[in-house]
Amino acid sequence: MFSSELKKGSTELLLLSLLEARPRHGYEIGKLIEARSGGKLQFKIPSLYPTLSRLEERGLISGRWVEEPGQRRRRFYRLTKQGSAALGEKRATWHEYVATVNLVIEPEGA
Amino acid sequence: MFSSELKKGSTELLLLSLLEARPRHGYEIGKLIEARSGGKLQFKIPSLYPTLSRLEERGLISGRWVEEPGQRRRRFYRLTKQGSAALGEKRATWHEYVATVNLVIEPEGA
DNA sequence: AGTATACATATCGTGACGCGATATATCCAA
DNA sequence: TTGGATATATCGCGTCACGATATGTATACT
Repeated sequence: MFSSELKKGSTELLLLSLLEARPRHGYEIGKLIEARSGGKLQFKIPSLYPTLSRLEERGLISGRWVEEPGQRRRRFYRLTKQGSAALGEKRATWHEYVATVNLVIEPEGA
Repeated sequence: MFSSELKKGSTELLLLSLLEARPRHGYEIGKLIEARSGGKLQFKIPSLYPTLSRLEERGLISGRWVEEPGQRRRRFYRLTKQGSAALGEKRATWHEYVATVNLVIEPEGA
């Protein structure tokens, strides 16, 4: 639906946002983005894993393997304290960016 | 101010928008983005030229050299009919994308 | 006269990152 | 038993703003 270029700046914000309420694993995050957006916003789920790894490397999220009977092993990520702070900043930056772009692109005399 | 990743999807939209009112040259567009955004949104002006070339290749804008006495030659771009249509679509897509992301990232229970 | 600054365009290599493809593996339903 | 949903991992690719660099003109200050 939306070009990958458009998505580029906001993927991390999306992932962090969805980990705010509770820990989730990669696949679940991918499906949740699709569900919450009414199918409009979709990611190739395999492409989320490198992003999750990156966020973990930077200490914004922390993952642990969970094995439950009758389920294959899943890696649940939770938001760290740093991640929570980063999320706040990213949300603010996002809203400011949107407002700024809107200011520039609005038709003359609008 | 804003990360280059965030800007990636919306640069073309910005350029096309600023050519809507009247033809402009690259340097002028760069300065206008900065001015209209109150300095918040800036591009390295040299990085705009490849984007303008790309838009011209695709037939969305059309450039012509203008030489005036006492001024170095400047290339003025105007929006083509196709460019005008593309601008409309890009604006709509942008607003829809923003609304969709906002839907997904809003804090639980907000 | 010399020098800095704004104006104006061009090109090249780099880095970031979502995509597409592919691989692997488990569980459940038809 | 075959297909689809679940679940994670990796690799190469394409796109595009950036940074650096280059070139050249006009204006203003010293």
